[in-house]
Amino acid sequence: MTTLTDVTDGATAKGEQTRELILSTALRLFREQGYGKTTMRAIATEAGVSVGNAYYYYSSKEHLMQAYYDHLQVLHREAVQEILSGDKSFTKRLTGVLRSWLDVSEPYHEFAGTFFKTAAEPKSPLSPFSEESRPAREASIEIFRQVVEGSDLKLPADLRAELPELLWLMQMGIVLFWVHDDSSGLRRTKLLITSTVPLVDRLLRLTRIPGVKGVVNDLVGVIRQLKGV
Amino acid sequence: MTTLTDVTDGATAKGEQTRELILSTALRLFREQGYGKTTMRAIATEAGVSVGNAYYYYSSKEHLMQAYYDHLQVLHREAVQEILSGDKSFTKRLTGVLRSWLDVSEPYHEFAGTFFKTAAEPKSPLSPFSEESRPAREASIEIFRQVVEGSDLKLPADLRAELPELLWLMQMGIVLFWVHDDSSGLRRTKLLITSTVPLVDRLLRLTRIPGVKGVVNDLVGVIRQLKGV
DNA sequence: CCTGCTTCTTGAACATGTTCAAGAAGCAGG
DNA sequence: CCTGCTTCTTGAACATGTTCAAGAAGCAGG
Repeated sequence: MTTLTDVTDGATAKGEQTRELILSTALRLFREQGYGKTTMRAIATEAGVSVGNAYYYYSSKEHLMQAYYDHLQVLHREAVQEILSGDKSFTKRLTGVLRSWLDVSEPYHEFAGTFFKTAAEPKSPLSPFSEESRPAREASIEIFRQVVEGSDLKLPADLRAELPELLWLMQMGIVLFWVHDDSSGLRRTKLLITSTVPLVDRLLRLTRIPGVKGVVNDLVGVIRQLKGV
Repeated sequence: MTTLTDVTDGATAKGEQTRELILSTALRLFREQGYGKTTMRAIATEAGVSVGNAYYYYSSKEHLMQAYYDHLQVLHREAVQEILSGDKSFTKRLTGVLRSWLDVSEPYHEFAGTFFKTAAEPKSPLSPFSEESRPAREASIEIFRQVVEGSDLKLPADLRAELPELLWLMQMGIVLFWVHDDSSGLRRTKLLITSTVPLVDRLLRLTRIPGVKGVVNDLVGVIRQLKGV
């Protein structure tokens, strides 16, 4: 897959065009009729190529979804720039980033369930924890790093260093909630964000209290240990 | 499915026998070769029935997994009785319950990934949050209620009321970690449990500190609100 | 033991993701 | 413009979950 993305060697301009065509057709059909109801045959027919050809570029139906996920990442990163260069308030920055993820992903809400499904399998390259999705994951964590760094938040250095990753985990939790949320206008997920973010902010500021500090230090220790082992 | 479980009307003794035969054969094959590599044809052949017959009792391959999940729940509940009637220490009770879940599930570790996969899809009846798995979920939460109630933990009443559900969520998190854990002897998951439980205990005891109390109250409020909306 | 109704069982047929051998198209070196 | 190599494309064939019409087996009421 990676070599095919290198435009320099191998891939023809024509080839790249076919690849794009297949992907955009697939994404459109996913959006229109959902992942489950979109067959590989339908994608191929609609794109005017053969099934085998689709498999030449994307080694499975899931990989077409992987591509969608990457697509979303890019959109999110763009959508978030304005917020990150604006306010200094930690809660506003975090809320903004989480909300804009929601906005970007909204058109895909229904079929995101299926994405999550395949993503949850550990061996799957689509898993958010897998080696293959490392780039996307790190790009995501990078956003949260910016959230923290550009903010007015005062924190002990070691907690501050782990925080972006923890916020990314928090987002994973919100995504999980979102996937299951069928309230109108995603009311419940929005409520989750608006009520959780200030709490996180307050919890983080609690770390100044001596009694709390010890526990937080240990927590950071546990995280580091688990990452190391 | 529910009606078929009612032995009173409908189902024959013979029928029940076939049902059991299919399930036990399926579970054995899942364990021996994993979920993905076990075909419905193989299950049917091995059990000495036709494919169609397997579908008469279990409406999909996933439902065979659902049955496995129920099976695990029962085992866990049994395994946990001794611990719950013994020690009063909260950390010991919680550690014991989590560890015994690990023991019970160990033989299924490899194929549990696939279970998680199908379970993560929101519409799936296998989802831990679905209506269909409510009985299993509540049975699980009930275990954590016993963990809390029989323990020496002193907590504000409202937090204490929400705690079993929160501990269940914590277990879901551990399960997610476990599914991705390929360290030898599940070293990492065990480490996660032994290091997280005391932290949880300390965090909970922190709720006596005035500054912390307010945040916790709000947290409980958020949880209640989300459950209600 | 007949009759009619329910429960159970069968295996072929279907749907759909995936593979593969064959060849077409593109292109660089001569 | 040939030759040989790489890239691309095809569609039939395969694997496997699932459905379905047909009928067999069981059983209660007469």
